[in-house]
Amino acid sequence: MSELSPGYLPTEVEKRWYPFWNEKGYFKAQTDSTKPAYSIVLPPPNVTGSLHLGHALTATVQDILCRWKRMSGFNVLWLPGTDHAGIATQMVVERELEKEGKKRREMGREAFVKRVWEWKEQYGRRIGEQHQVLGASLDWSRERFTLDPGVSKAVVEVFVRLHEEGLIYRAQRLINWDPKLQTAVSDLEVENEERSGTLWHIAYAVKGSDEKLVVATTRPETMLGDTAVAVHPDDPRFKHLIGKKAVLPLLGREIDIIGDAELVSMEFGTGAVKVTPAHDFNDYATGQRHQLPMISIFDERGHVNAEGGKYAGLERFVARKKVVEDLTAEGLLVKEEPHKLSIPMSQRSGVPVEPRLSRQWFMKVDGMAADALAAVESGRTRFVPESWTSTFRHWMTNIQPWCISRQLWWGHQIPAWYPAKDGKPDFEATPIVSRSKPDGDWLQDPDVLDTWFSSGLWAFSTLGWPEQTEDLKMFYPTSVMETGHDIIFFWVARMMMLGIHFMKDVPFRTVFLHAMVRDENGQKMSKTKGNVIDPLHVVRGAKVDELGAMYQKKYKEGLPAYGADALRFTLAQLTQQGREIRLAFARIEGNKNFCNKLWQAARFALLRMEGFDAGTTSVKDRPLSLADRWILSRLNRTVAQVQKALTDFQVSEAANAIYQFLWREFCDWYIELAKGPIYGTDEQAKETTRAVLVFCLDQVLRLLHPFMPFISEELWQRLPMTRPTESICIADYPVADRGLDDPAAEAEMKPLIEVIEGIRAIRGESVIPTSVKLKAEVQSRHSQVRSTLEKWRSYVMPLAGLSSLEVGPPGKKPAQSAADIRADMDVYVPLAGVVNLDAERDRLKKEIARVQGELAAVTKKLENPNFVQNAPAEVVEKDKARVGELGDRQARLEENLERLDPDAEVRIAPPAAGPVDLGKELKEELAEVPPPPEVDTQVTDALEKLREGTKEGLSSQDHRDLGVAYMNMGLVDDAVREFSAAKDGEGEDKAPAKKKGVAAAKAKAKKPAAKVKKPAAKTKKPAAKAKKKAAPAKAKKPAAKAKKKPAPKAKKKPVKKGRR
RNA sequence: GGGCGGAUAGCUCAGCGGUAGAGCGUCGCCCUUACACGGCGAGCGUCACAGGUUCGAUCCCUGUUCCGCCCA
Repeated sequence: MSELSPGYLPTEVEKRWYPFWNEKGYFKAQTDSTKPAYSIVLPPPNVTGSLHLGHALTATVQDILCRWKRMSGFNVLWLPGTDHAGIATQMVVERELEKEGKKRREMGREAFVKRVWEWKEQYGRRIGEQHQVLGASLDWSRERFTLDPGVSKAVVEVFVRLHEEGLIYRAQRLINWDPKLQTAVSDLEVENEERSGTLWHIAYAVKGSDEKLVVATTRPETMLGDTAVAVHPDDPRFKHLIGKKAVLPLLGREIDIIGDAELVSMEFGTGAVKVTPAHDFNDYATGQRHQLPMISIFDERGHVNAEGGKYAGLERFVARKKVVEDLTAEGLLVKEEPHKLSIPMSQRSGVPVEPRLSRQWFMKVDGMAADALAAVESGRTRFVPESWTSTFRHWMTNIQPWCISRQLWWGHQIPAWYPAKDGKPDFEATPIVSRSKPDGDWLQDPDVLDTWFSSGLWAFSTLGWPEQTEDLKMFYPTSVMETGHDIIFFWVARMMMLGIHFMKDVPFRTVFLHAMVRDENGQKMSKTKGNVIDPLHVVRGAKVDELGAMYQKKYKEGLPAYGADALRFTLAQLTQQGREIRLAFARIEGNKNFCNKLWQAARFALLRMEGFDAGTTSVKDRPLSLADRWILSRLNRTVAQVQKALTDFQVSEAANAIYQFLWREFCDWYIELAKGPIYGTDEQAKETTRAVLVFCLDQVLRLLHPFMPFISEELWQRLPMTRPTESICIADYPVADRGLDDPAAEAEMKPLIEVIEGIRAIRGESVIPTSVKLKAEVQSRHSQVRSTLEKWRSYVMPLAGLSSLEVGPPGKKPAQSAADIRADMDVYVPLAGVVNLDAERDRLKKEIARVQGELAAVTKKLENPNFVQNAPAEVVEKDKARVGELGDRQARLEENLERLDPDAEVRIAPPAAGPVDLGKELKEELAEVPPPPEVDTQVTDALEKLREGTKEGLSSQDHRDLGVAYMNMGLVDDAVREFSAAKDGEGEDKAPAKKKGVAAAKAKAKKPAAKVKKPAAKTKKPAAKAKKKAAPAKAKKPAAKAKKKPAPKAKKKPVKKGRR
């Protein structure tokens, strides 16, 4: 296999693996397996659509579960399929036909359906290809389509049986009618939209009286179909009118005045309500209560029919205008006021739904709903997150008969036959419901079933039902239903009902509902908003003009190829968010970077594996170093975490655990520590380190595989080890191994990490470049800590950037040093001149404040007798120990702060020169004020000393000061040499007394700086900028001067490295 | 009107009885031989508000406000 490319290239990596996996048949479920079964059916996307990010999320989450289970020894079936999506598909094809100037009705049913099939063949494959790009490990050999013969057979079977059981029936009811698509739709396909409208007050004459009854309505045109006026039976204003007749304006028809407490609210409007039973659901119920006539006034297109008298033929909204005009003309319009109302809109066509009396097929679902609910209540099916249970319960207890017939051509035609009359079906006759056409002259119901009818059978129809297939036996009930919460009623509830009814068992053990994917502003993704994201664009990149309109401005360069792995990982991480997932490209980019990090880590390891093969020797049998034991323990912890998270459907937590381990522990610490042995000469240590690197990578790649299938396979294939399987897909998923848990190693690593972090913090605060090696001294009263540090100084020195490390018990504090005070140790960095003492003081003060705050809180708690009495003993003990620890720490911090008192410190503080040692305020001041002339004193002092030194030999302190001077000239190598020379010659007293003169000068330089602080702060930005330019110029001058003499001398002295 | 979510760092979100975390962004330094798609460091929060329970509340309870969704 070729070498890893220097950078991670998702497109290169991803293109190779899917075909390999697929050809090997890894995703194919077995029917003769003894492994436990695990099955998921993919929610079938619309066959003529294309995947959006919601689908990508579904595919990702399910793939994670399936790959995880497959690697964990399950016989996994993840079954793909597509849905015929009746209305949606029919609309799309009709629109296409329109472009050719053709109309569905003119073509005829047969030709049209043929055309839709052609369309399906043309576009149906797209869904599958997209899933493959995402890496979905679906069993393509079992792919289904809702109009397949097998699935269709199940549909007919269910319809016939439910009809036999009296649960499916045909009836004339008020239903939701879409006048644009001219079909019935179900309650669920209607969305109520809040709109501003008008409330019209219309006067109805009371027959045989001068009285007028004023009704209020938002739909005046429906008065044409009024068959009553209702008032509240207790309303003193109107109750005397009950039983009388009203005269319908415009049409002159006489209608009843009725009393109805349910329909009428005395407070609303005028207190009188017109009743139009054929065009309003509340009025329909009222009509039934009072046996009112029901007059339909609209045809299937929503135009007024003959019942509307002179308004016949007008479209409903045109009719409204005309009615209002006429009422106005007749003086019957009493009032017109703005009114907020909710309008039922057809989800599909977007036009207001018209309630319409119509003969349709219905399914009685209350019994099935009760069973489904019972299954959830008893825990046979469980919702994740659990909160959906109550939503489900609410729906199931308020469920209405389901209108299942649609006046469409694309779908499962209803298996009901009517007697033919003159070659036409007689719809008035009672139909025969049958699995096949009855003998004789019968014509099939032209209507088709709601698409969700066939989807509702998906969990078992796809497994071969009504045949008792092996698949059905093995994989029903399915393990998990994973889908968006928006279709909990449409789909999940119906599958539950039908599954239980026909299979006598729930269709799935767990319903895992995910949030809706929104754009980065929380907006719903829609074509009209132009914020739809095509997953393929994310994976493969896109040119700017391919993007949705909303993104074109922001992403002028288009999108880079982020890769499927990065997209999947991002989606996995976002699953934890409430009911909405905001997907920002920045997040995906971050995960692409994570892929690169993994890539680089693998590259580091693999480039240093020449001639190495991990073979089958267990890492546990190798002579492990502390770092080895530590990373293996951390890895093992991560494995346990991931396993637990996945078991609990905490997909995002699992992803984050891997992320943290790989980046923050493996890369940040282990690889850095591994460099010692890897670049060293100890062959056994090298061998062990290589083995541990390979082991960790092997395990982490396996952990990661369900989330990032491509990159994990690519890298896994290259590991120098004996692979148990030919693909990571079927390798064992890691399980926690107690033998790798190593609390001792973790405890031992702790002080090492603390020391390194402490020194790094000092370095960062004082802005000392990494190239400058520091000396450090650690004092600890714990011999354990001391011996650990001594033993593993090879870890600390390179990672902290040290030239030397001294470890000892608490004792004399090194002079002129920065300190990092920890619970178990004090870390000193005694490099006067390098460390910025101003910053150091700030740091200590901040830390003291923090410690004091915590100490105060804990002390207060302990002073409370109730706490000591009532809180668990261990909590109290912990706090008591904490007080001691914090007090001690505070004292040590304060001590250090004192030692850094400005007056003491100025004795050794370098002059205000050079970029590395300026106090903040001083920097700001210098940006505005020209550098003081005495900047060179240090250099001249140092040179002076050098001259003396050539006669008498340099003292340790001299070397040190010289080092400081070099440092400030930017001559790092020279400085390092001097510091180590100082170190070598240590032991003599370095009382700073003789330097009093310099100190006095320095004190002057410092003081004014403090005064300027305030004004400088105001102009912080410009000052900071100016500093960058000014500082090097200042630093260069003395450096250039100084170089003449000391530089040649430096060459003569051999450069001494640190002790090791 | 009923129900369900949510309100935690500049942003997006974890945490859910012992005074808070991540990613991204910000700031400073650094091209240290896996990685600038990077390293090191820093800063950042009256955990919406008001009560209550508790020794102790970001976490539990009640109410309020605001935001979102679902059902009428």
